[in-house]
Amino acid sequence: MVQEDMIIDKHSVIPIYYQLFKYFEKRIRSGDFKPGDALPTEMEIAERFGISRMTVRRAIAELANLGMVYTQKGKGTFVARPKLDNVVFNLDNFYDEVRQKGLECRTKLLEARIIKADPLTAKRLQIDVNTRCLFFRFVITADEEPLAYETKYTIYAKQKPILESELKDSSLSRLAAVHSDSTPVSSKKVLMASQTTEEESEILGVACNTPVILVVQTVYDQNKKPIAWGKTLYRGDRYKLTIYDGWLSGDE
Amino acid sequence: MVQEDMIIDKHSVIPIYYQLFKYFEKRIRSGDFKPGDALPTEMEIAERFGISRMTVRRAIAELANLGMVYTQKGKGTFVARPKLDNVVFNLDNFYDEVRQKGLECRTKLLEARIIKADPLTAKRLQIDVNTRCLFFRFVITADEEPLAYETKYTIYAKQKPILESELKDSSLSRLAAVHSDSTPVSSKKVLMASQTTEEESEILGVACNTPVILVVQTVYDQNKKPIAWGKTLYRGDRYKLTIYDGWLSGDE
DNA sequence: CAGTGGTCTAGACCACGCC
DNA sequence: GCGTGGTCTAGACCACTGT
Repeated sequence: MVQEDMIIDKHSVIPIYYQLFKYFEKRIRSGDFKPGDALPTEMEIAERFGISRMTVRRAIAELANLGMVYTQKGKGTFVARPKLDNVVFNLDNFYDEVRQKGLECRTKLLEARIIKADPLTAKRLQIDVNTRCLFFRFVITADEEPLAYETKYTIYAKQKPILESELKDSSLSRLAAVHSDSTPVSSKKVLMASQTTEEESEILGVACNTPVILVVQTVYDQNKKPIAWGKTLYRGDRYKLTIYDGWLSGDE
Repeated sequence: MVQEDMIIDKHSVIPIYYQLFKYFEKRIRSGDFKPGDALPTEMEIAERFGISRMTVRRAIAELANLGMVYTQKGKGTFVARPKLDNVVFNLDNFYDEVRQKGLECRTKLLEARIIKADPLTAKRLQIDVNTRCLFFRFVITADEEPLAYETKYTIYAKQKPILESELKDSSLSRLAAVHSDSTPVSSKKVLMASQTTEEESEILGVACNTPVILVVQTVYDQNKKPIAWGKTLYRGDRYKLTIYDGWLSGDE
């Protein structure tokens, strides 16, 4: 147990709680502690390493955040079984993923103008038909090959001109922030499987009825009033959502 | 400012840090603090409410976890701008979503048997072709209507018989845990847009080439060795992934 | 009852940002 | 140098679990 004391360097620039967290993380990953096993009690750890119990608790909190352990009041701290089925898919890595493949990813504006709300947009944004809105169409390309097609609608409260400079890599929430009175605070996205229409096929350069991932996003202000909506079509043959889950190592 | 002291009930069963957290959450949501604004300093809050600085920090940590504030060493704590574009899609709510619509959701086993690894499975599980594996096919139905079709493969290390009882709502990681030597600790899922084959159309009761969401999952043990894989087809006309993002209220 | 984790305190020192 | 958040301590009391 004297060995164990050597694990922690109290005078390191690395926080003690972090060293302790990494120490237990390693021991759990290596199988020294198996799912269901109890960790030593907080007092035991604190005494063994000669540190404060609050510091131990901080380390355990980190482990619990990763889902590697769970605590039970009055009982102890136990190693969790990795849950691999609560899985989330990430969309924010779109550009990163594309770039990681060494491709040049560009957002090209096809169209930006003022329109009168069509029935669908009116319904989505809870406004009257024919209310003035802003309408945008983008194509996202990687090495000149179309990857995704986006159409976006925002309410047009500020009567502010559309600046070219604001259209580079413009996300829906940013468009909404610029042209509406209120601040976007929440958003809803719905992901569906779909197929291209004729028009979409042409823009994406694929055959008609090609499978696509369709994402419809609505952006809301603090009063839950919709202030923008848009849809994005991702070419099913070129784009996938990948996601890793479980006890992932943070250091590799 | 005497009013503010009344916000915190030190003798409540509700922890002080939690009361304080909710207090600031409310004030940020209501717009008393706007994105970019600085919160009072930790010492200021502690003195104002007559509580310890550590307790204040705990409350701020909760806010930071929600992404509502961020801290800067040496500067202060600031209200964040909601990021609505880093969006994740959730698959674990599948059953819940279906049930919330008042439908009865069932997993029906179509087939469970020992097979010899085909080339694809051999590659996916990094084993030799013809190695003995377990093969499962499920259909998930809501009110008797097929919603999803699953095929799953796991390595067959334990030579353990397949128990009917283990096949109720059996996730891939659980199947892997039961029939392999090692514990599943991580998993990879890939989501794609696809179309049904003839066989799949029949099982799902849809026309050929219907759009579907295709999810391929691989389960790994602690040595990153794959121990199971499977694919799930979700009917595109019946299933969507919905996800909310931003500053979500926890209490409504 | 003793032991556990959950909360809280009133200090302390540090590294950092700014003036 | 001063104020900030980040870390850490050595206590304390509580609610809960098991016996």
